Amino acid sequence: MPPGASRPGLAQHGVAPRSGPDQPKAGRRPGPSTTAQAILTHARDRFSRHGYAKTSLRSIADDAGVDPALIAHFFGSKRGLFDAAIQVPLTPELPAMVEFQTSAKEPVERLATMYVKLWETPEVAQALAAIILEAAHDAAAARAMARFMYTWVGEPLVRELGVDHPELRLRMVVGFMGAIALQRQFDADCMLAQLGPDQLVELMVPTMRFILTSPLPQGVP
Amino acid sequence: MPPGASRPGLAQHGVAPRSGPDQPKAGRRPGPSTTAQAILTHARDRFSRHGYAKTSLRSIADDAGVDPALIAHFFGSKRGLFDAAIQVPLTPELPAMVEFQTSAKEPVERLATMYVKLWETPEVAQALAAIILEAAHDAAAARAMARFMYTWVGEPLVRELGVDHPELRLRMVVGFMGAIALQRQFDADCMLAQLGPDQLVELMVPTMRFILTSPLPQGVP
DNA sequence: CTGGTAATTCATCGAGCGTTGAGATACGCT
DNA sequence: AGCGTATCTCAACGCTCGATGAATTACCAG
Repeated sequence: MPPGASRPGLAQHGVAPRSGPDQPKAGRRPGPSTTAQAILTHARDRFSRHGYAKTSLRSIADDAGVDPALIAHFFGSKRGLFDAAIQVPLTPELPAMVEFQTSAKEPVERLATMYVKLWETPEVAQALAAIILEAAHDAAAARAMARFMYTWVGEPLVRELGVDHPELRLRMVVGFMGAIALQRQFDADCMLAQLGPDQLVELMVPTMRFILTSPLPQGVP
Repeated sequence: MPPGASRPGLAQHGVAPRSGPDQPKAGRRPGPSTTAQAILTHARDRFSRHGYAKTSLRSIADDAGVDPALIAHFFGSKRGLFDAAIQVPLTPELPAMVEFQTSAKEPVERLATMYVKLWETPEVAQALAAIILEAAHDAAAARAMARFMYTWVGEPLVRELGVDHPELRLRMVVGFMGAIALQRQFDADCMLAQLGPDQLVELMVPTMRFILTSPLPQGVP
């Protein structure tokens, strides 16, 4: 990207006009510092679109309009920045979790609603996408994510539904949900991405219910 | 992985004992050369497990027991090697495609059988995994893969089934199938991976049929 | 036997990476 | 006003990567 050109569709965090004839000087900038937040925002954007390995700290720093050394100063290392960038979901996750526990809806619809709502928040969606992208080529991360899904989502749901073959059903339904979310995230032009949240829930619930409750063939152990 | 342990399921291509006290000399080795094949094999392994960016040509060359410069000599560049490594599927794909066209089975079961059979061949599975991994962070590749799926798999199937909302249904069913295959590929210990091909087909078919044929909610356009 | 071609290693280049330390500037407390 | 601290730029290090070109050895057709 040519210097000075601004990539479209991205928050203008911290890339303050830097106007006037004065070229960038060293030292602290005037006014309150939003730099750490700006770095986090652009890091999430890069990590979620290109993955960890293909994203350079220099590109993030360029996006945020700061020096690469600031990343080390705020987050210690590239890994530290990644960890901070994907730590976001846990905060907005809580309201959805609360609703998941207290809502009066039928269990499967509750799960679908919570899930779609999670992906509705852009930062959370980017963080989840980055996590999945990384889990895709790191076996340990993948196993950890699977265990998380099983413990936090599957265990209560399956227990409430009381079905057989919980792990098999859970892996199928989680795969189905993840595939839909990823297609919406990475192919914004596809038909799935043009559905609203409510339509999406309506579309997903029947299949999820089928996967979770329909009788399995005899062959499976 | 502990050193000295041999990773399972990998051909011992080209990493010939290189026995004797003679250290590696320059110049052509005696006997017929299997080096290009060895490089391809180990490239598929690395690319499918760690993705394109995280895989270095030096690591592939080490696995194959050759000098990194040989990769440039045989395949031109890293991209050339990747392209060659994922070009494999098209050859073994043909028998499955033929069976797909001529088998007397019901359409959905035919699709599932063909798909599972594709992933049964290790090289094809690695190539497909590498493609999907790369498509995950390259929007152009993802779009191309989606179009491929739609043209080669979805179009005939949907036409034969004659259902409404073909793109929506196709994206859901392809996502479902992909999610199952990827979980089998990347988490060999999970329950899905311990199912045999026939059991897997039996498990997948009902959900696939449900996705492809069950009536959709009114809301969707 | 001989000459050309293919296969292989080696040494090395330039670029980009993450990271570091030093110095400059602004902020906030007393 | 002044001092400590937080923020920020700059220059540069060491490393790894993909790629290149020359030198060396084996194969093969005549």
